[in-house]
Amino acid sequence: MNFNALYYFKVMAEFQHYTRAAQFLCISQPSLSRSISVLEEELGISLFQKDGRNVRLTKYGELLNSYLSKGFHEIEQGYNLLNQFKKKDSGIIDFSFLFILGYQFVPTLINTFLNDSKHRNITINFNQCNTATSISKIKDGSVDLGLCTYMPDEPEVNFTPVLKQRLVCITSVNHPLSARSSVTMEELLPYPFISYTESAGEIQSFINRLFSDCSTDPLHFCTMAEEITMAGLVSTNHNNCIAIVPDLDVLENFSIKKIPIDHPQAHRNIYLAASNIHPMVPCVEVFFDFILSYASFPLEADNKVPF
Amino acid sequence: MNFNALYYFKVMAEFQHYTRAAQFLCISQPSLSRSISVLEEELGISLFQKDGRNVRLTKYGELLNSYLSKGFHEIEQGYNLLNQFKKKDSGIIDFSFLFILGYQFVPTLINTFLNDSKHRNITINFNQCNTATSISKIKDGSVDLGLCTYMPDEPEVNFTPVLKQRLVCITSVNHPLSARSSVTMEELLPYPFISYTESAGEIQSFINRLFSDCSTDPLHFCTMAEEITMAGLVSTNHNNCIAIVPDLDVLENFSIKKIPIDHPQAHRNIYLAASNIHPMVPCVEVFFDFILSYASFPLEADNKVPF
DNA sequence: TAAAAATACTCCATAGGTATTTTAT
DNA sequence: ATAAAATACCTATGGAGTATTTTTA
Repeated sequence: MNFNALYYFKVMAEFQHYTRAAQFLCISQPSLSRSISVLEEELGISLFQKDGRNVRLTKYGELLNSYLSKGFHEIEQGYNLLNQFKKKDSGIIDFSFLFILGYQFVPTLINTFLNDSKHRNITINFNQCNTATSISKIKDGSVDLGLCTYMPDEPEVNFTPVLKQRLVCITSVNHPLSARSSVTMEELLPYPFISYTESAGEIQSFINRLFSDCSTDPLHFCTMAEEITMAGLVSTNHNNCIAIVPDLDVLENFSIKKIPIDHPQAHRNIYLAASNIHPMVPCVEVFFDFILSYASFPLEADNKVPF
Repeated sequence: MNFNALYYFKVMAEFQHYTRAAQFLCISQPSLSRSISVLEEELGISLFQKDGRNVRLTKYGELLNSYLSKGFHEIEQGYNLLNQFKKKDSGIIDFSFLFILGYQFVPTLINTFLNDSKHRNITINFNQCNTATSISKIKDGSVDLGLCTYMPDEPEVNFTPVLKQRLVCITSVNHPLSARSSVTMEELLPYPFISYTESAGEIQSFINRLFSDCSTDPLHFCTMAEEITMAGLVSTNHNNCIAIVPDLDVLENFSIKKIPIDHPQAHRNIYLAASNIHPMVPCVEVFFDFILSYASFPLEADNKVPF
């Protein structure tokens, strides 16, 4: 079964004219004529019959073409779709990012990107997940780019810093610490502490490290998956509970206080992660560059090596 | 765009294993490996990625395959359908026959043919029409075999006699002629005569020829397309009307008399018509032979040359 | 006589082969 | 040590070419 010959037949079935079909296929008329007659011999059935000095489909040709035209249409669609990835201005991007970036950073980023008419044929698939998941999807190729924190010992993944997040302590407006302009980690120890759940990723172990120089461990109170719920609970001032979270604009909507933390490591970097193994298709490269220029990360000199 | 390479990819996408896919395709592993990598270069995108010492689809490969598997399935269906025509025991037969044969001859013929388990994969399409239509469909290839009368000057059509039909005069049981054991054409002249409409084909001109030696023309009364309606009208004895029709078993169901006609040409032959140009596919040949053996036509010695 | 398809023939690009190397278990 | 894929290189087939003939309006 020669699929190229079947395709020639399909085109020939549309033209019902060897000379014009051959022109369309960029081959000579005798080549097409041969190709079809070889196919006819192979099938043991005649697909075209003479009609005057022209030619037209036999009923067997009609029958065959009813299948081939559908089949080849499907195949050509798939082929053209893949070809779209060659161009910078079309394709599909699989993009992952931390839950926390879904409040504001990513929506604004995407909106800016897609509003550019150059990018109107680019589709972005979203994947909100923690760093570990991002990294594993980047490694298996199912995600092209991810916004996440750093993970050591991942030689297959390339991390480029794009964003710096200050960590702040949040308290109720009625909390004993609410009037403070800053607090040390030691000062937080007396208050019940809301931690991140395991699914939130590595942020909790990062916060724990901030407590490592303190005299005791903080009072574990409960675990929560994300900042909005934490802020809700903190705002009730239940047990004078507190939490440490990245400094987000969305927190302004709650009746809570954000207190800066007096610790040199009370901030974390967000990285744009990509595979070192799978080469980027052009539209992913465009998006990669766009994110970098959009974020234009202000790195401190002493913070260039990821933590 | 090389469709054979795309087919190799589709098979490879199913196996996700070069050695086994190559085995299935009856080519060597390096040939398949090359073929895929040429396709990847052409698309500028990687379709498989290493997974241990094996290989698996990338998301781009998955995307492509989702189209190709559907497309090639369709194409293979069409190809296999056409291949069925190679075998004697499968295929599609386009069959035409005179309206009059639809009362009994054709239903019994078809029933006998299709009840044979050898023929259970053969499909027959039916086409009830007059001789002229049959012939033109046989010439353009849209009908394989037709049961019809003879048409002169049709070198592209081959006629084989299969059936002899006696023509009889039908009258009401109360008709003046009803007691007669036979009648001459001359004796029919006084009675209003029901003719066939033009769409019924050449039978009317055949009947007219039977009147050609008479002293006058018959009394034209009305025209009708087929025998059942004629028998219905005749049975009412309206105006003592009569008709000449082929001698059919189905006429027994009416309260009419069938009177033999005393004329040497008061019968006609039915032929099996086929194209001299378009070769028959095997299952049509089988059906052709079946019809001939089923009918086993008893030709009179003096009637071998078609009229 | 002109337009179309079919046939005859020639040729070379490439599909496919074998042998071997690389990679990973 | 073994299973799998990739690479290197060679060979032969068949796809595609040109020239020509046949068919038919």
